[in-house]
Amino acid sequence: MNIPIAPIDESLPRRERERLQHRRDITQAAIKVFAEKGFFNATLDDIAKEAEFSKGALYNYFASKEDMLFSILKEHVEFSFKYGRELLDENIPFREAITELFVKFAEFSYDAPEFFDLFINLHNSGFKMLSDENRAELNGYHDRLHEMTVTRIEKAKADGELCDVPACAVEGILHGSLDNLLITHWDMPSRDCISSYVETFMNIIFNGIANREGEHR
Amino acid sequence: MNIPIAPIDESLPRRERERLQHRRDITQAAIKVFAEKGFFNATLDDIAKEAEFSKGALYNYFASKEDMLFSILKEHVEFSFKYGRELLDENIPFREAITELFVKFAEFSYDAPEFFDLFINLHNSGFKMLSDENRAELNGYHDRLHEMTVTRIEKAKADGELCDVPACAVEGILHGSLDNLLITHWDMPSRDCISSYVETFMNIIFNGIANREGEHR
Amino acid sequence: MNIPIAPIDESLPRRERERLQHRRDITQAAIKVFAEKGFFNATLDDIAKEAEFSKGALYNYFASKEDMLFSILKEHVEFSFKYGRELLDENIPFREAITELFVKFAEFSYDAPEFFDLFINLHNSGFKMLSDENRAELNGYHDRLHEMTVTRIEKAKADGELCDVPACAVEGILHGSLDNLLITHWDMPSRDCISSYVETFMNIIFNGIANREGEHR
Amino acid sequence: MNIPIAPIDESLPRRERERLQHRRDITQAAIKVFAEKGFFNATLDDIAKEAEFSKGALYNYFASKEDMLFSILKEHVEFSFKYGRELLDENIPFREAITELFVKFAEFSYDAPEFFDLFINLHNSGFKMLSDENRAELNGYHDRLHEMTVTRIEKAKADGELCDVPACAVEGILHGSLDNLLITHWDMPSRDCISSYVETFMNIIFNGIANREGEHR
DNA sequence: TATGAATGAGGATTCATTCAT
DNA sequence: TATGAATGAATCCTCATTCAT
Repeated sequence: MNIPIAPIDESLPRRERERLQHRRDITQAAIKVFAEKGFFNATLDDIAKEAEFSKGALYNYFASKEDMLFSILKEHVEFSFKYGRELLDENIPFREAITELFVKFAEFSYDAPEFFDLFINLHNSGFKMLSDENRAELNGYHDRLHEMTVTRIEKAKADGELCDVPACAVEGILHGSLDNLLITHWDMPSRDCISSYVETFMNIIFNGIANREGEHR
Repeated sequence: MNIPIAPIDESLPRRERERLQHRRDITQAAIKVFAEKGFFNATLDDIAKEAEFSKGALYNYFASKEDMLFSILKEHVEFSFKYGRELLDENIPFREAITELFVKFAEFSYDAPEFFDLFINLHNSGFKMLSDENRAELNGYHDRLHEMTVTRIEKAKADGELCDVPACAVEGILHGSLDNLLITHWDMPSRDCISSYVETFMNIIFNGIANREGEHR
Repeated sequence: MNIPIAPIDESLPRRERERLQHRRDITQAAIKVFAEKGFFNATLDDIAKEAEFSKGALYNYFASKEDMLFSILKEHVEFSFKYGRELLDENIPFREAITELFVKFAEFSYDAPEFFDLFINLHNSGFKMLSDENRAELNGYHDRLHEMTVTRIEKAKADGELCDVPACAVEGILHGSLDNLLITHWDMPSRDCISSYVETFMNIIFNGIANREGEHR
Repeated sequence: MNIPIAPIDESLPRRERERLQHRRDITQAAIKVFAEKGFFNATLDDIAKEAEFSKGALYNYFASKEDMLFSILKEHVEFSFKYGRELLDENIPFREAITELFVKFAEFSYDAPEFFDLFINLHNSGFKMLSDENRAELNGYHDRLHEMTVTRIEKAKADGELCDVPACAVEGILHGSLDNLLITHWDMPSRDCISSYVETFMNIIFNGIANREGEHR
């Protein structure tokens, strides 16, 4: 799962708990199938098979194929947005904030690579399979996060933490690099490398990659 | 068009020339429709309408819907690959090479933003709509370019142009940032800004974004 | 309810009485929903909701959706048939008999307009949603009533009550007019008008609508 | 066909003529199947089979199953409305007008009994299978015809052609009887009887069915 | 008996592809 | 080669019915 899974509340009545569990099972299956085949190539038969439910049962949990995808995306986007906002709001240096953000998301994506492939791909494609309303909702979160990030970068410049660089370019580099990291994991040999790879990335971004010691031949 | 269009050879017989022109018209229409609606949402009816041909006529130029997309993608990929290889092979500093590459692609994408949206999206999604064979062919180009880039980075390190940074991380940053640039254009006010924005980017990457002058408060 | 409801026998054991009451509740809900949406558009979910039972519970009282409709129709048809036969058999003038019949059914339909809409519609459509067996049963009642009516008209002619008119045409006029009355209520302002409207109708049928007094200009 | 079929204009281009003919063929098939099975029980497979086209081909002529039915109904309603209005507007006695109307529609329905069964049934059922918009359109025609008829009856009363009877009751009797005639044909032995049956009907309506000669025993 | 989730057959609709003209 | 109608496989979705609890 993309997001750390909260255990199902044991105090709920059995029916309720089962229902939640089944919904999760279907969600898992849908993520897997969507990631493997893409939204359009994935059929409800595929998902039903993967989830080990009948096709009709899916409709007890989701209103439509689109709703299934939207529910998955929304849960992730909401979580990411909230997480991102909290990090950016905290009173810590910008570098620390984005370091933690990179590490955390890299870990998530390491654990659920299919999901992130799916998500970034869908995001790039402009969520063309969603209804106008649903698309707008997801894009709304994203746009706000973009703005918040740019604002935070400006603040870091004002604080003297960053030199005078265009905020939107910095945002683009960070955003693009993060997407790339989440998709490719930069050929990391193991999950344990995440911190050090992110640290390397931060060094590059903050110190540059030019060789300052000797002269370029 | 994404790629500078070669004029149609005037020395060809009329029939031949017309055929080529029609094929181009259809290609243009297909790019437009695919970009607007996405591959799966686009119908051949849409494309035929846009191209001002009948649906059946499309099959005189392309074997299938997939083939239409593949032709478009392949032309672009071949061009990009060749262009990228030549740049990387030239005996110029790494920074110069990728600067030119960024500028050139940024210009292309500025002129044909829909196409790049489409292309990057399809690439991220793993070309799931293509046949295994076609997908492999496109990915082959991409993989070779990736390798060549990593090799070039290693060379730049050996040359003393770059400090000791992991090549694949550098490649990821460059690749991710380029994708982001091609999609968002970093809110550039005009096409003329491309060079200066790319220069800014290079400064960041090569010198870092840390404020070295004063102290961070 | 379309038909005057017999109170549930209080001497039955509680279980039995409850069961009967539940069945009635469901019947009422089904009539309402079928009338509103039509048989095919009505879902068992709709009916269950209206009846405030679970969907599964309906199957403790009816074998199927069709059975639900059939039970409703049959009860009505049996009652109507019996009522009609008694009226026609009684040794009273034809006019009196059909006057009472019109009044009674007009009153029923005034009290349960939805039901009569439903019933007449289903009848016209030939009960296409019923099984062959069930359809035959309902149509059997109807056909017998038709025959009895024609026979009664012949008798009225023989008795000198009616002039020499084709019985089946008379039956058609009466039948068609009754259906129309039951559906439209002829824009009656209130239920109290039923008797006088029916009397008017009888005057028309028995005396014609031609102006005999003066001359038609 | 319900309505006298206009021959297809021979001066049209072949493609055009074929298209019109095919549309008619499909319409005929649809009427037949809808009449036999009812709208909901009829499947597009049935219609396609009856029309000897593939299922998909139907969609080249009609936007949906509903549209197919609506087109059929609308053509009929428009024709009937126009026809009815012209008759009612003509400066002829009321009796003559409705006599012709009864004869004409009886002839139509004799030639296309299935269609009239279907139509009257659907009308009674309130066109519940149509969209709100389509339903409103059809009901609009019907309501206007109703009003026009009532107005014409009032005029006939004012003219001294009719005695003082409530117009809406007269309308109800005529309407109901016509519906009944169109469905049952009053057991007529042959099409040739239509005129005389209708004449009988008019005698009944205009002169009543009471035996005025002798006394009722 | 009541519940409500699970089932799966059935049907409308879409659309890439074919084909007669 | 251009046209546009015909094809039919593919797929989403509905909903009556069943069933475990």
